[in-house]
Amino acid sequence: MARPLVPLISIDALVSAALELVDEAGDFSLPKLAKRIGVSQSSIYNHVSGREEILELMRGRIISESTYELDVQQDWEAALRAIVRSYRDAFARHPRLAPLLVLQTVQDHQVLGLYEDLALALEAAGFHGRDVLSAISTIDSFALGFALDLAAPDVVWAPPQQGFPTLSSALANAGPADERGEAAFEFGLEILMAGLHSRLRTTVQ
Amino acid sequence: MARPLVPLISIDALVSAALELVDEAGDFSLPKLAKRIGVSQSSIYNHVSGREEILELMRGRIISESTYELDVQQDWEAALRAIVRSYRDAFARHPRLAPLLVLQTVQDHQVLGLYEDLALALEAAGFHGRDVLSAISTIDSFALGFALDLAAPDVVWAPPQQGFPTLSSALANAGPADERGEAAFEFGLEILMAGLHSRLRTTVQ
DNA sequence: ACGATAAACGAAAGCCTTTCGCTTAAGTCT
DNA sequence: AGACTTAAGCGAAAGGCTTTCGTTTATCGT
Repeated sequence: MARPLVPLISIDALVSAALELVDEAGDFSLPKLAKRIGVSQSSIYNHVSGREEILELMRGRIISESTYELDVQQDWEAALRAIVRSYRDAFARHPRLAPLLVLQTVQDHQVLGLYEDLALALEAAGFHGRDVLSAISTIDSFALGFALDLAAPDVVWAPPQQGFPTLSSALANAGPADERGEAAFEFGLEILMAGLHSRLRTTVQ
Repeated sequence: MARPLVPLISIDALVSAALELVDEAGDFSLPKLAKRIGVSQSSIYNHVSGREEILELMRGRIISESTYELDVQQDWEAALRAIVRSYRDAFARHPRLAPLLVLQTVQDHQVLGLYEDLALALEAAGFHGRDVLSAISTIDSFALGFALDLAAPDVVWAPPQQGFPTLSSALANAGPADERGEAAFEFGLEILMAGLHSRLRTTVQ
C-alpha cells in the first residue's frame, strides 16, 4: 500500500492502543500494537522514534487524564495531598504501566508540571535548599512504590505455612488485595504528611 | 559433549554470573549467562526452571549478603531502621537488579524472614490488626522506591531550560546523583520514622 | 509542473526464551 | 556384572521481539 489519503496512524491512536494493550496484558509490543491499529509494524516508525517514546507518551497521557486542582487559598498540605493522590490515581487506572516506566527519565511536559507544582508546594511549606529535592525524591519514592504495589501480583508475599507466624497473621488479617492496597495508601499518606510536618517543626528555620 | 565428570553448572555459579551481568549491563539473558559460564543455553534448564527462578534466586542472594543484627535490647525504632537500611543496602550494591524484581511474588526464604522481622518490630511498636500490613506496605513502598531511585538514570527529571523554574533550581542545588540519592534516603528515613511515631501517638490504643 | 516530504509496505537482521531429541556418565538394583 | 534410571551436557529450531532499510505513492508548496 502506498501513502493513504488519510493517515491511518496518529500519535493519539497509537498511545490509546498501547495503553489498552498494557491494561490487558501488562506489556505491549510493536507487532501487537500494529495489528490492533491495522497497520504494519514498520509504519509506526513514521510517527514515533521507537518503543521508548511510546512509553513516555503513555506517561504523559495518564497524568493528563488525572488532574488535580491547585487553589491559591489552599495550604501546602492540601496541595501535596492533591498532587500525590492524583499521581497515584493515574497509576491506579493503569496499574500495569508503572513497572514499564521506572527506568525512564521523565521528559513529558505534563509530568514535569506535576513535579514543578510539588516543588512549589514544598517551598511554600518551608523547605529550602537541598531539602526540596530530598522531599521530592521521598514523595516520589512513596508514590512510585504504591503505584507499583497496584501492579504487583495479588499475592505479594507467599510465606510457606510454617515459619513466618507474624507475617502470616498480618496477611490473614488483611482483606482482599485491592482493599489492602487502598488502606495501605491512606495509611502511608498520613505517615508521610505527619513526617513532613515533624521535620518542619524540628529543623532550624 | 556428554555428561561431564564434574558438573559444569551449579546454582551458585549461575546466580553469581547472572548478578555480574545485571551489575554490568542492567539485565541478563540466558545466552549471555551461558557464554559467561562456558556452557550452552539449554543446559541451564537442567538446573533451574527458567529465567524467573534465576531472578528470585538473585533476590535471595543479595538479601543474604546484606545482614542486619537484631538485638533484644533494641527498641523497635532501631530495629526498623536496621531492617530498612539493610534492605536498601542490598539494592545499593546491585542497583540495577531492583527493576527486574518489582513484578515478582516474594518467595525466597531469606527475604520472607526480613518481612517477618519487620512485622515483629511493628507489633512491638504497638501497631495492631490491619495497620501492621499497612505499615509493612508503606515501608516497603519507601524502600522499593529508593532502591529504584538507585537504578534510575542519572538524570531522573529533564526539564527544558524554560518553564519549570522551581524544579530546575531544586535540581541545580543538588550535588551529583549519588549524593542526591544518599541525602534523599536519609531524609526519607527520618520522615518515615517521625510519621510512624506520630501515628502511634494519635491512634487510640 | 515538479521536487520534497510523508506515510504506508515488505523483507531481513539480530536479538531473545524455551522446548525438543540426542548422547553419555554415574548411580542403583538384582 | 549387567541393566535401567537419572542427570547433565549438546545442537537445532520455533516463535517471540525491536529496529533498519529500500520501495512505493499521495500530497503540498513553490
